[in-house]
Amino acid sequence: MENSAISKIQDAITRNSEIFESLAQLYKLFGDASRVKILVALTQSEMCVSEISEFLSITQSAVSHQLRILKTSNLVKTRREGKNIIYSLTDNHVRTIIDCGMEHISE
Amino acid sequence: MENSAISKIQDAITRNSEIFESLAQLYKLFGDASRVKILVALTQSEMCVSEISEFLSITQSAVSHQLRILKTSNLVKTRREGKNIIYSLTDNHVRTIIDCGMEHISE
DNA sequence: TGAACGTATGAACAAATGCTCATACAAAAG
DNA sequence: CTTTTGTATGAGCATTTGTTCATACGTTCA
Repeated sequence: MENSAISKIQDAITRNSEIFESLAQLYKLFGDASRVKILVALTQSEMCVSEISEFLSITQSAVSHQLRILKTSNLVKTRREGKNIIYSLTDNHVRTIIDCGMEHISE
Repeated sequence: MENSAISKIQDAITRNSEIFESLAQLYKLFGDASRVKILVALTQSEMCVSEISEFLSITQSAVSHQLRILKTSNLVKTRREGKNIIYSLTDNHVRTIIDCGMEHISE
């Protein structure tokens, strides 16, 4: 058997299984058009919910649901400003990840 | 109204809607633990189907189904070698994207 | 205090997803 | 040829996902 190289890879993946589950979980957040658009928008400027639902063709409710997912996953954070809740990115990772994907898209 | 900056962002996102749909579609591929593990494995070495199903705790059939998705999306390519079909990454983008996500995971 | 506005939340539902099972296909070995 | 081995494929199913609708919550303004 000369497949020892492969079985080492298999072992490494099995051992670090949880890491890859997290990785998949992270990418799943970027795996929806609405959420990607929200995140891209937030790379340009912080925004409140109603501003976001203006350019997505979904209801304010749907936007709120998505924002909650993004907030739970710590990709965005909020602050209140009067009646509005302002959403913004928690850090620059989002920007980096999006750029990374964009490079693949543009062949 | 001083929201002209925001409405420019909104416009840009609406105009490039299809791009972000593609982007989401790409990330969706990384949004499943089985597929991520497959892709990570393939960053280390090309492999045949049975080798992959060894370390994933899913059936050979499930692996084949996932590989077909990855192949249709041009993330992996195949070649035949006797009875085996050898899968490998089509290019280095996969590696880059995974690395990018890993950086986020490790805070 | 009460009405209005912006946002959040739960229920319900349709669509998408990932798996298994059974089976078909293709190359190799006998 | 027949059998075996490795892989692909379609059907069926349970789970997850993203949305809408109805409604509740919290802040502001009259």
